[in-house]
Amino acid sequence: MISHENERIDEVLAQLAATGHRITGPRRHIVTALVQAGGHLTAEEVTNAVQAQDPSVHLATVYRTLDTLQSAGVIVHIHLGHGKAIYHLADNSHYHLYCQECGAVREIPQSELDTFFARIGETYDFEPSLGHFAIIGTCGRCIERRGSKGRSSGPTSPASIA
Amino acid sequence: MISHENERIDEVLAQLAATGHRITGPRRHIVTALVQAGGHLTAEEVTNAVQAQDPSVHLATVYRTLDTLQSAGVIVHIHLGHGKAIYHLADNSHYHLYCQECGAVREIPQSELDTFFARIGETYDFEPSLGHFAIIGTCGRCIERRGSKGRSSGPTSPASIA
DNA sequence: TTTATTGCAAATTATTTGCACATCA
DNA sequence: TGATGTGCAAATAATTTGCAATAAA
Repeated sequence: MISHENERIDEVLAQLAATGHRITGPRRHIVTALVQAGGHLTAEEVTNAVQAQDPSVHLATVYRTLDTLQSAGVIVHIHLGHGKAIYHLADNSHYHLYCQECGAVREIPQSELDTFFARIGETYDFEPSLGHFAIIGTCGRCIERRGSKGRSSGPTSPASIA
Repeated sequence: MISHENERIDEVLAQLAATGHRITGPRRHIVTALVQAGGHLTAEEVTNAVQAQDPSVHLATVYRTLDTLQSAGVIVHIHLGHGKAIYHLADNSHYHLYCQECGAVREIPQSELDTFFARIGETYDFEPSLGHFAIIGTCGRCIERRGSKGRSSGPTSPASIA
């Protein structure tokens, strides 16, 4: 456990309290898991991390807390393809490139897309919030692999995430 | 039933046959529904249209046929937000703007995004296929409405789709 | 005829909910 | 203490699958 992580955990819990919610054991563990992961976790992954500390915490509680943390504005969730959602802290805003073949997730800075979205917004009178959904596609590694061998179907084991 | 629709239906069925699949009653109805809709349908909407002609066709058959049509390359499905997927013919390629407040779906031409995606591809060695997912956001109408009244939560009845 | 396709029911996956009990402010 | 939060089991929602019966080629 690194000291600035502790600070971050306390900050998040403080924000929770500030929005009128209670600080409970399960919530403390969930926030800790999120901060320590320093990245994306599915609800199930959060639950696994939390249950390593306290096995009695239920998946349903994790979903409810994740929801609460979202309304408090401290976390955000995004969708990778057809499957599960992933959650991360709301700071460090970025978009996601999701490879549907190997499951790798790569972050790209918002600035990369902002000009583009601004244009969509003007042209179509629409305010995109793509941050909420990953950009689906195929990563370079898989395009190469596809070139040599046959086409694969679903995402296999995520190639070490770039 | 318009004559060029019949042609299109036959074309699609021919493509199905060409890819080694059988032409069956349910498949004929499903393709007809897709062509006549001339746009996006959920699996459930397809089923409703089909069952108006033949009530014995099962939702599971619709899903399976939709799958088959996809591997034959004649249709495509995309995801609007958290919920159901929608299906449309593979010609007429376009992206989708989905308003998460009112549920409206608007199409935008691929060209609008292609330069942008090309850049992502170069910069990150990634081949996006965003066509497969809608761009989520809020349409102008809902932004306005939000300005006056309070914020709404989920999509209500889709405002007449532009 | 014989393999692909269908209908139906039951299974899955990710997530949500009702409810009685526990717990934080 | 009294509202908020939790565990558990059961409910949803969208989609998929096993299997025996049917129907295309």
